Amino acid sequence: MNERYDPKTIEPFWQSEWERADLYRTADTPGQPKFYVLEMFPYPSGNGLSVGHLHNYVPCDVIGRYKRMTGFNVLHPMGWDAFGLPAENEAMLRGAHPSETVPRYAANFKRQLTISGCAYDWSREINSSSPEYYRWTQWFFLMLLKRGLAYRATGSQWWCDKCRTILANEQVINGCCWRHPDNPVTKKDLEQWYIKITDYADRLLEDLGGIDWPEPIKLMQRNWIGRSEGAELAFPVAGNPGKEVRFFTTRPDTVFGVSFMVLAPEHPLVAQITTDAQRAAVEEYATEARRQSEIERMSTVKEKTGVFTGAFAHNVFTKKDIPIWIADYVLMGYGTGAIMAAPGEDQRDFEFAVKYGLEIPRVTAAADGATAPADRAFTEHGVAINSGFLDGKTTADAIRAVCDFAERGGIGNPTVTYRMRDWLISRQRYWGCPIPIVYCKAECGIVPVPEDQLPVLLPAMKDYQPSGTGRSPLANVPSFVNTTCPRCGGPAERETDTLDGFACSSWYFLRFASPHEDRAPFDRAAVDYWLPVDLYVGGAEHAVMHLLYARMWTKVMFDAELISFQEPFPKLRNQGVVWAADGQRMSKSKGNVVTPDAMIEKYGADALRLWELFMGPFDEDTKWNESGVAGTERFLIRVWSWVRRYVEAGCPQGVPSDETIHRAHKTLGIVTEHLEQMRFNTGLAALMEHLNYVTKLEPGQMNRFVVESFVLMLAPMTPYIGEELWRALGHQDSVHRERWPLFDPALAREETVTVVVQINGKMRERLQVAAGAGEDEVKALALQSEAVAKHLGGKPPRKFIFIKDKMLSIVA
RNA sequence: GCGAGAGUGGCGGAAUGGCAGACGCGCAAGGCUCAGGACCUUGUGGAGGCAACUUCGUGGGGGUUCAAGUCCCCCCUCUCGCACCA
Repeated sequence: MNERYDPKTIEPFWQSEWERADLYRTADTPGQPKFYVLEMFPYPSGNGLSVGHLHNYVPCDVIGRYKRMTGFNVLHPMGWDAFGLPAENEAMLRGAHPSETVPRYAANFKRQLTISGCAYDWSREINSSSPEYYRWTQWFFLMLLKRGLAYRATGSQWWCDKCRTILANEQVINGCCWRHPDNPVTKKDLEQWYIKITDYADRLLEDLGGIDWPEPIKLMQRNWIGRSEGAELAFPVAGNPGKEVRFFTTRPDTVFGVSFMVLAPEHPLVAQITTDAQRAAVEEYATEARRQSEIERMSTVKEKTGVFTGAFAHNVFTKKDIPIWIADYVLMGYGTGAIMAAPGEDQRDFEFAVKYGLEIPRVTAAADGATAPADRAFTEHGVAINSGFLDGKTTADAIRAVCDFAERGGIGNPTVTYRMRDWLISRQRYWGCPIPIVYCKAECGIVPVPEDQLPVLLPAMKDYQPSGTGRSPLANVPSFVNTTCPRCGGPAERETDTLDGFACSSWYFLRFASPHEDRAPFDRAAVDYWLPVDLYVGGAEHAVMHLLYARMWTKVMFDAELISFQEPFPKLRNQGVVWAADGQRMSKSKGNVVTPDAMIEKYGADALRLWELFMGPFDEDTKWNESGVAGTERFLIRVWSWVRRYVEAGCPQGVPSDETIHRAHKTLGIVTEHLEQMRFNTGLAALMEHLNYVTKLEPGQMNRFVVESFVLMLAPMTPYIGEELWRALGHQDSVHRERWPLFDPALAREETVTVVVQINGKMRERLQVAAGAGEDEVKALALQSEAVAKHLGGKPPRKFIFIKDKMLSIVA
């Protein structure tokens, strides 16, 4: 055994040993308990991995290795989210082609993960841009289509003029593109493919209750889905028979207070009802509203604007004709794109009414009789007033009464509305999974490509830049576009849009169970064995994108009886963000990126791994500090010389003191518990504390258990030095195939404890007593203490509070 | 604006309502060295004291309790999410 700890020699050595032994290959072994740990698969970037990325991969690797040592068959795979905007945008930026950059960047990621000591089963590596993979993404799209969950529609949708494609609602963040956070999106009309995720809204909402996810993520999904109960009602347009304004409201009880109506500027009814006198003003307003980006529209939130259409609706409850306005605070995409305005009970309607001098009836009073303030709407529930047959009813009762009345009179019915929209899945981009659809020029219309003709291959294309016209670059490849109709054999054209990259990531976690299956997306038995994912780890930024889509696809697969579970990720954790030392996000342009390569070169992978674990709680943000790596390296140097002393002494089976055995077991208990809870920083602190103790011992005061349990505990965190020390201790087999040390709770138990004596709430004395000592015994000891006597100052104790093994509190 | 999370030494961070600051970084002193970003020992929240010790101290202000970083109320700051959702 070398005198010096030298990661530069042991790390490459063990890396090649592991590869030679194929140590990390995972086999399906039915009957053995399994553990599937998965990180959200990354898109391979040319910037490579930073030490920030490892803050996710290293802890998951530790968990995988630890679980393996505790008897689980562990699946810990890695793959590449290679199709889609991030990969393609980066290739464009570098003037390269994604088909060339993706494999190159992926190989670099793989290299970095490998030297970092991560134990992936690379025989299961997948790449979502490979035909063997995207063939099945296409297969899933056809399944959705078959089940009525994919449809084509024209609509006004978010457009990023830098990505030159339409985006889904989930991919618009603060009014900007998710890939270009400074670029406001605008609206564009295109015919697009949608996935009916709204059909699954209720199940996506309900099943959140049964999964172990961070609460903020669940909340974001709940808010995103945005379930609202209410009623859809209709008022006829006055003097325009057959026309009506349909609207959604959560407060049907306020119908008697409806003094005007508002349509979204894009509402189709606007053109039909606007009077000639108002037409010019209405069209000008609608044009302006369309022109504005989401950001501009948001910046005018304070001031509501609108224009009168000149038309009136008939409020069937008050029997009054009320004016119909248009305003951009009413959104075409929500409900029916029209509202009844009850300014007395809705603050937005109130502000609008004040601005334009519209009537503000008051139809709800506070339940306790208090008068509502006159300068704003009364938005709370209460009791109906000035409301005909509703007078005196509570809000809840009045809602029911109006719904009943509406249903009987054919005016409308109770309904539920969601904020979530269907998932727009078409992208006018090259680097994505081709949509397996053909448009027949004769009579067949939209025709799915038959399954046995999959995959529809993405054609090689040198000049793949998006055009910005709203058509995919694939439209410029005649050999791709022109085809024959699979149904009638006549001339046909292929769909030229590609699928959103999030389609690929909506099922990849299943592919890892049987990555080479070529007759189906996955082997049923393998999926039944491995899935669902036992621990899923990734950033919080995917809360309402990937995590929502993947849950929906899983439920569809369940409904199609392809799988037997409804939630893909029963346990999810979000790793914290590692900020650069300057407090900013690590980025190449800021020049503050720290790479694992540099840290490994300087301190070794094991020291880097330890610092990733030790720098703070796994799920909290922290700042990078390189001197911490020097600290964990120092720790490993101390471990090295401690074990070396024992080995040089011939690994004696010495006679450890009771204290030493007790501490070894206590540490084992803490480390085990903290690894289970993913509290790596505190688990490691316990190990450091233990090292501070054992380094003071002579070899003869130790035995194999004391030394080997330490090495075994360390091994999942620092696989290289773990392996080297294990070998030095005389073992031939890999430490990573060993069993976790056996914990004896009896030996971990404390025999003496410190009981603190407080007088009037202040700590005055510490007493060493046998664990479990009773109140009388401790009280007697305390009263003998000089310090206690001094602080009592002769006053008689009035009260004692005794907490066993902890404290005695005296009130004097 | 609404919702969620957070605020503890010079720094990262520990603390089932029960000794605040574990563990580590940094710093200081000493040792060992030809030398060292090596290693070993000791110290390290503020104020007071040679010292044992005393006292103050977990963003600010109140409260509950024998006991509050932890629970309750009000306020401030930061981060994230949603952003007129009828």
